Amino acid sequence: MRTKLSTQYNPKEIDDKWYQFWEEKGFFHSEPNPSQKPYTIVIPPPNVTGVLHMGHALNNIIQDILIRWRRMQGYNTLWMPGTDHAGIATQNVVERELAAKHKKREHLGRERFIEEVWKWKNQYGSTIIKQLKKLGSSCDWDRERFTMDEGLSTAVKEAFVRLFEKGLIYKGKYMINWCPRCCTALADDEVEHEEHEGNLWYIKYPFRDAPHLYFIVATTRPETMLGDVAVAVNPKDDRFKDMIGEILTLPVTGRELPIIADDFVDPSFGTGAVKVTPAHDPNDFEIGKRHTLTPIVIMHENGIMNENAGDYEGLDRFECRNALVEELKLKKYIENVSPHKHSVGHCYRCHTVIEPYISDQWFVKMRPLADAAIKTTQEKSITFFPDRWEKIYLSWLENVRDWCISRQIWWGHRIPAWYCQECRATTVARETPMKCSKCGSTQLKQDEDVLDTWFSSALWPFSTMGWPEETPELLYYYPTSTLVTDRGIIYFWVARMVMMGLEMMHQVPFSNVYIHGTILDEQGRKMSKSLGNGIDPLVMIDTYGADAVRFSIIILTTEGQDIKLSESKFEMGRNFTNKLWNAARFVMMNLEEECPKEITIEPGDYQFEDMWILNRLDATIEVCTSSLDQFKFNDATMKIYDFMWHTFCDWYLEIVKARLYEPVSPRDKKVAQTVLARVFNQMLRILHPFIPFITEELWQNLKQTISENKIDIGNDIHGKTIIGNMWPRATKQYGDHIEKTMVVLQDIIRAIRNIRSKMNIMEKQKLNAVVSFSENGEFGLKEHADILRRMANLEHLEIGKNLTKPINSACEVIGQIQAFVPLAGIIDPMAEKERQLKHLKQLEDHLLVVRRKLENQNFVARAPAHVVAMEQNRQKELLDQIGKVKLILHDLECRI
RNA sequence: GGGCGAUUAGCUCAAUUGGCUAGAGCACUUGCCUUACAAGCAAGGGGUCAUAGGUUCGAGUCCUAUAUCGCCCA
Repeated sequence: MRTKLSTQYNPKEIDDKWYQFWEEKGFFHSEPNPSQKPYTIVIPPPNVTGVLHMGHALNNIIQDILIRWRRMQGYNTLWMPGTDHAGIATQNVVERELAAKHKKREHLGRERFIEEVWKWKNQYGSTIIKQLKKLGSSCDWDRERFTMDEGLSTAVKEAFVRLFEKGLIYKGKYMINWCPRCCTALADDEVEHEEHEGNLWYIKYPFRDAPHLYFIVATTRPETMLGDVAVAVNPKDDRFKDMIGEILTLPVTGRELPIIADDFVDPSFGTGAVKVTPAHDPNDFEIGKRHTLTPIVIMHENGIMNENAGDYEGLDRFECRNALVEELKLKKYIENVSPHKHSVGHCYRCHTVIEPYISDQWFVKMRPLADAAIKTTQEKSITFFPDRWEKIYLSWLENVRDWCISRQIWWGHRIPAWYCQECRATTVARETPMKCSKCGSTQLKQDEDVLDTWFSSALWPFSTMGWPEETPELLYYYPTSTLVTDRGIIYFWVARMVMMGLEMMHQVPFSNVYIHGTILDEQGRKMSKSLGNGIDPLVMIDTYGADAVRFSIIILTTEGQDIKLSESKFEMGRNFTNKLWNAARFVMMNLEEECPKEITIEPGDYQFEDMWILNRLDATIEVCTSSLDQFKFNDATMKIYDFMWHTFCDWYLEIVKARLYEPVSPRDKKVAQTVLARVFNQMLRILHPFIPFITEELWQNLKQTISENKIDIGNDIHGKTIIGNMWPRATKQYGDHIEKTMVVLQDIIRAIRNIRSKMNIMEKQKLNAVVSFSENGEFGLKEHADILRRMANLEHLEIGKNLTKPINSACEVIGQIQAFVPLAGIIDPMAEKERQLKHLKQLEDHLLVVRRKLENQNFVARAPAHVVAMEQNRQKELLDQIGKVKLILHDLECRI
């Protein structure tokens, strides 16, 4: 025996070799081809500063499975890769580097700073791309894009101008979410809310004209009182009706505040009276507008109190809170302090507490865009898997507010708007304008701000295909097929792609959205840097191999459920790939074994077990295909796992060894070899999307081995790579009776093995057995005596109808069949009695269940006829078996 | 406060849409280094399907409450 496969499976030796081969040969590359159906996925572009984490791994394994599978099904598949420029995150990274050199971006100036960011991007920006390759991702790398590259920047400008011209983009002063650390505006969904244990301060506001009397207002943010311009009560609140219009004095600063009435005020919160700070609270901003109050801004953009804060000028907002509360306490303005839980917004990039802030920003008018997205979803142009996410996505679209798209940072797409220094008019244009669109002045200054990164991500499904040019790619690949992502960015990204796709392309960007679960640690917590509970996929790949990582992750992926992951889970994948490797070694060794090369096999040469394994293979292909169709990844993997391990290895390989080692004829051996090759080949193919590296390695070996040994499996294996071989089709050509017979044989074998185990008989020791069947239990057993003999390790085997039990034999009742194992001198009567009693108990318990059903008149009358018949039949069988077991027990009693 | 999800073997999860005695993997017990594989082979043990009601001939599955945990939104 010789084989090229090493005795140990060593992924390190094979993974990189094959990835390089695939890339060099261009197997991942796709070109538009109208005669072929496309299947397209655009990658959720990872952040260019990112390093691969388990979430990326899961996300990309799923995409790769879909792409490889569809490619094998004959689709022209394109997996469009790339990264996004992650404005705030990348700028933060580069600023940190500058800070280490005691420099600030302001020292460099905008242009020099942007150059630094590009330098950083060119040096480190491909980290995650390299890592995706380690995972096996079959992206079309020739088409890799970056949201800041030239084409995508053109697309961003085009989209901005079109929306502006349609009146869907406007600029204005509104209350937005402001990050005082990043010094930029954020969109609503870029704010993360967290429950904080804060306080509710009850503060006395004296009446101007009767300072000994006061009003009490409750607030969670006392420092904002410095910007108070009124106190509001609910007009229907009888307690305060008469006081509306009175004037209060603001403690500390002495500003005069009118008491106003507004429906927004909740009479049950605090004292029923609220301070109104239009410049620092979104609700107060609205109240202020309704009552034409002038907002007073009390802090700078960086969260430091400004001149309107009086003595507190120069303090940080939280220092100011503490100091102000101290002063209020001292001057007895605090009536009460109670602990209060409330949710506080944080910047999703740096976790700084968000400040509601009035600011001049650019917005996208969302209502018309969102309505179009809602309509198309309701018309089923987009399907979510699992479908519950559709409701969540729809309700966001229904309630969405206008989208603040300008960011006060430097790294990003600069807003294509120019302000005339003379007439103040705004010119929005695709190309840098030479003169003002209104007065013709050449004194133009471009807006300093850049666009939200998600604005460019929203265009990703078509900007990557060359839009706004009508490229062949755009015409062929758009709309794409499936989007695979995490629930965390349904709003950020999925919804916005749909809106932009409809607006710019008049077609949805994808027809299916698969939302997978989130990877959690063993205790069910999110993996995070700060907790240090992450598992590094690259370390896992290094330890177990990429295929083992892929297989382990995907077998845990059930319909959008979260995945609790620990390192030990990867052993499952490692064991599986190792088992497959060893099965392959066995197959290759035996295909290389001497056999006349000129024998050609006819379908009629197939033996019982050959037809059985081919049937099982077909059933596996069928389930696997339909599971993938429904995105049921764990179903698909479990079925193949079971087939490879517990059907092919445990049974077929063991049975077929007889024909390989001691064939009755050269032809018979050749048949076995051919079937082995056929089944193994197809099994590798259905495994390939899940574990691409090892299947390619084994497939290449198989291909070479069968050609050298003239084993003919027709056109079922061809070409340079497994990637280009078709996904198998199930034909299930052999009848059910084969499978039924095999089940009976397996039961008999297991029964005899059980006797062996319970009687402490070594596996090596051959036994004799008598297998007796009654009326309907024949199953052609005699034809399969060889299988029984081999698999149960029997010397003599007698098979016949109603044979008598040999004396001193252990016995098993298997339906209509009894298996006797004569054990004169070995049998332990007590152990045998115990075995039989246990079996009897099982049978009687089952009979009880069946009887209970059949004695129920309603069941017999109302259940479908076939269900009733099934139970009746079962009752008969059980009674029969119980009778036989009792007889055996009686026999034993006589002897003991 | 509203919405969604989860609760099944010691652990992590399934269960083909209401129909055979609820299945895997890991862990556990017993015996095996059997010439593909000890990362393995063979044989086992282990479940009041969170709780309480209801619908049904029949419920892990459908309905209504409750509890606990998690996520999202306000």
